[in-house]
Amino acid sequence: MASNDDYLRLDRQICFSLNAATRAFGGVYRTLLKDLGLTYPQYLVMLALWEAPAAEGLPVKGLGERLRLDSGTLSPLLKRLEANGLVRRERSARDERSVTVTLTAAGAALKERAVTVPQKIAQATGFELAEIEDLRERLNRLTEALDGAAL
Amino acid sequence: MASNDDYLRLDRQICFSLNAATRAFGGVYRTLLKDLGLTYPQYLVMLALWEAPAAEGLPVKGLGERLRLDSGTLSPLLKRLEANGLVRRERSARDERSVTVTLTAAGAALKERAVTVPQKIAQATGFELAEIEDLRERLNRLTEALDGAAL
DNA sequence: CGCAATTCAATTGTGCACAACTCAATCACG
DNA sequence: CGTGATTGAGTTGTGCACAATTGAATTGCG
Repeated sequence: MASNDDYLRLDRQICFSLNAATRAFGGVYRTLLKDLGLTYPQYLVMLALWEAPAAEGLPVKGLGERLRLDSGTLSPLLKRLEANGLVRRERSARDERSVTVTLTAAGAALKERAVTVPQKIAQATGFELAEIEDLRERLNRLTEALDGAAL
Repeated sequence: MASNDDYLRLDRQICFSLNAATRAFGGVYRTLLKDLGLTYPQYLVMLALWEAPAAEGLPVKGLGERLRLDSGTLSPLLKRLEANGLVRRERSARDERSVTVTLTAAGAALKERAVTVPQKIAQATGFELAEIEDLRERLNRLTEALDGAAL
């Protein structure tokens, strides 16, 4: 039977494995995205914008919900993207509290150079697509459980 | 058949799910560890020290290898732990380049209050132990593949 | 032995995560 | 309509991740 000490053992910590995998991914993304001049969180923002109906853009709040990022992370990140000429930030006319983020031509064009990234990532994992899907499903379920956990 | 656009779709990104799960875990750990006055990376360091042969301590390098953390992360983290009275840092007599990290009495005592953390975490996931083990194995395999990926 | 290469910890600088807070715009309710 | 609550973005401060560099100690090789 497992003792308390066993539970504390480093190599049993699921979160440690999760962190390690996240950081390993980080390294691969860093390499792949260096050419595009993006960090991984910046890439996520670009993904969301590339998916959005062109020319309409997304409010900062919408980006935050989609990417699970708050304004403390997004505000400076978006400023850097703007400084690099990939997005524009404008106060919404309808609601002056809201800021709409829109792709510039350069930002939209970058998509062409990004389309190969996911395949390269999938390849680097050494996993079959179905296995990746399965893992993704488990992780999403895990996240949901953790978010809803009563502590 | 999946198109390039499909591959780019946010909800298909395994890494996004991984990040989300990592951050969800972070929130749960933050809550659980607040009482102990530890952050999650600090908790990992303490786990490693609690596991080590008592009174001997571990070199910074050993901690880094075990936890996948480099000196840029560990040095300030260990200073904070030392400032909080949980560890001591001493230059090794045998090799003056090396710094040995040892638990203080307070650091060793903290283990008693930490033993319940892993069970609470396991409970918060809503997963069976076997399922956690399975996920951990997959993640470790993933990390290994990513670390070894030729880009 | 003597010196170049390596090792180890620390530091610097950039970017992200998150909590706590500010401030203005908007909303809701009496 | 007015006022108190809420919302949205931004800022500040702390801590972590990582790249690049420094400097001292050690190792290895001729």
